[in-house]
Amino acid sequence: MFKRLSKYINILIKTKKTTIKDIANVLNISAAAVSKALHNDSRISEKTKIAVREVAEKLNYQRNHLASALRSGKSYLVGVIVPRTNSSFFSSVIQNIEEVLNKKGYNIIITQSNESYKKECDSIDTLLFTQVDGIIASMANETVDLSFYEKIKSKGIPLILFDRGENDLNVDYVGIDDYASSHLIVKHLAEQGCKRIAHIGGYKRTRIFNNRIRGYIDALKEHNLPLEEELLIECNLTIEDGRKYMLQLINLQDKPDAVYVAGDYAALGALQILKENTIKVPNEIALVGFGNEPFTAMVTPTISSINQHSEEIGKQAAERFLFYQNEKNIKQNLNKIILNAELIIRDSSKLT
Amino acid sequence: MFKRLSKYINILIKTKKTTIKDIANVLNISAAAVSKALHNDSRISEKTKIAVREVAEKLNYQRNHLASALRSGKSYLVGVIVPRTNSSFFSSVIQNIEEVLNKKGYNIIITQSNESYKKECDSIDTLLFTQVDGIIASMANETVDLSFYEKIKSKGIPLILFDRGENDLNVDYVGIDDYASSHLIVKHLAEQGCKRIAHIGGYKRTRIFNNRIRGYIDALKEHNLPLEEELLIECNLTIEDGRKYMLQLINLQDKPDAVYVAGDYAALGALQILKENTIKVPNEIALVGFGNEPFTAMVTPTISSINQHSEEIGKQAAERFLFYQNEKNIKQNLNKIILNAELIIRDSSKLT
DNA sequence: ACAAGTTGCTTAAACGTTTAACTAAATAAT
DNA sequence: ATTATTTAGTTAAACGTTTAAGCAACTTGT
Repeated sequence: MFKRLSKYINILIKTKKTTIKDIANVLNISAAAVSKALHNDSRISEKTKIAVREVAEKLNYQRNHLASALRSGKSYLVGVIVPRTNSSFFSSVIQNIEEVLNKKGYNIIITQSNESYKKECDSIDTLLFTQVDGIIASMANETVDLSFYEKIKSKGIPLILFDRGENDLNVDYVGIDDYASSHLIVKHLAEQGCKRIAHIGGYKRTRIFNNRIRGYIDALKEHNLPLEEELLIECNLTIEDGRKYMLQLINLQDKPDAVYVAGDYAALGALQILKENTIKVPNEIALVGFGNEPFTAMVTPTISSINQHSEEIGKQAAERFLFYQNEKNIKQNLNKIILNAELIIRDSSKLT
Repeated sequence: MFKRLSKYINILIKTKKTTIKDIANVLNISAAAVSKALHNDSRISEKTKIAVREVAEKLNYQRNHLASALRSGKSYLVGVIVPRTNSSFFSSVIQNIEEVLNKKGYNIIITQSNESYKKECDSIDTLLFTQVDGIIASMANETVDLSFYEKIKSKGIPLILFDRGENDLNVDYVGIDDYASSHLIVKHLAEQGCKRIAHIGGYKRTRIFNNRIRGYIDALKEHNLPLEEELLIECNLTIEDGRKYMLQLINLQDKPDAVYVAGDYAALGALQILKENTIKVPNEIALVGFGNEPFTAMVTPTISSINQHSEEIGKQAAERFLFYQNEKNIKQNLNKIILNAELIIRDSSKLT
């Protein structure tokens, strides 16, 4: 065996990669036996398994992922679609998905939709083309037509949604309790003595923003606070939107004494306007954001915000995917995993 | 042909995916002919090509990426390794790499090293295991041992480095002119009348930080400003480092009147300390960061910073990779593409 | 002692595509 | 008219792995 091995090591220097055939040749057994040995098949003796592993190690064998994926119909690749990666929330979700999946031998392919429906469709196409074993996605704001997502389902691979999901797709979803988060915020502001709480929110057509608005409305009622139409605004939650609508709010005859903004970027824009107009935060107007972006702790004053538990969302989404890998036929249903969110209270809402 | 086609469409409903064999059967030609037709081979008649394309469309054919990759030895996947994705610089570089490569039929697999050498090695292993056609990477701060990167080269696939590179690897590199950037900053500060310019930089062992330090030193000379040892600091450039070393600087007997910080996060920490100590920025101490992270335009005062041209870096890195795809044998040399950086002047260094 | 079961492999086909080598027919060149 | 060239394909092997089916050679049970 040693002669054979050293002979192969010499050949190896010239040739590119070691295959199971090379190992089989060294040990004078069949390639099939090697494959089984490496998969710890019960029909291979312990002695052979040890020998195979040893030679594989010596020859620096690496399984050809393409060949095994082709044969077994599994690529061990998972597609991840996010609106963008340069947000700490998505970046952290991705990192945790990767961590869980890598442990099980899966790799992830990340694509960014940039909040564009068209780019999202392209992403889905390329992921399907790459034969991913499943897709974990957070939908673009723009997306209303679900046909491309239906395409994923029709391919028979699992689809897991997180943060931005849609009930109509009837698949797994992982996210935080947006409705309860609004309650947390309103309760906190009410406890600080605020009476006129405004809400700069997202559009109702997006499920999560609808829930935040419902939560806001119901929580006002619970605390016996009036719901004023002029204090409830829907927008895209960009920095510019935050500026625009905060300006609108401070120009009201009857100003709010607190503003709950459904996104941190818009909250930042709102804060800029407040500072530019030398309105004291939080004493004149208190401010709360959503998402716990790192900059909320960096600006002056620091902005209170909701921590969305990105780590847990990433982990749970990955676990849901893995669940289906053990199932024979993938029959997905609407299955929501709702995590409790946490309100991080900072200077912008700590009344003195 | 129509009978054959409709028959196949019926079968399609039951079966999973269309293959070139299915197309071949419909048209009564060989699978090889179909393959060639789809690759626009000159030995196939125009008539056949059109027919093949038509049937492929009808049967909703999608090429099996695994099979073609296995056979042709190309996976059309490119690995991208970054220290992290939640920085606007890396996120934008990635987006531009993706844009260029998608157009040529490549997909990218993104992995994050989290600035950890160990995670970086794992990333390299999984990418090689996935049989990527090449790797585009920005090295972790920690990385000193280059053996894992040598492993990429030894596999015969191209390695392109950006931002954080190493001359010793003798591969392509795309980045900005760090040396000149320091000149831009020092010149700007000198023009504002600053006389004692400090530098909170990265560690000299990392090439880019070494260049920034060299640029700082040489630019001081050019403007006839003294180089004081106590004003030149090396660190990891985290927010905490920024705080720590700015505190050290303002406690000097002879305080600086300007601080050039080689990273935006550290610059932010530095700004926090200045504000906490009610030191007027920029009039008492002017501040310049590096990287043009979005928050530099969000904080008060806004922080001057260097725009690293992430779009261009991403595009050029992708182009370098594509260059090698047309070459027979990949023989890489040290080939640096150095882009001009741009100084964005904001409030933190605009003296009045 | 002999059927039945177990162990430890081997053989061969399959996954879907690409490609080198070949061929038959049509066309052009001498 | 004969040979050379071009055209438009075909055939078959290959990429590296997995896996169903098969088959000796043992071990058990009765």
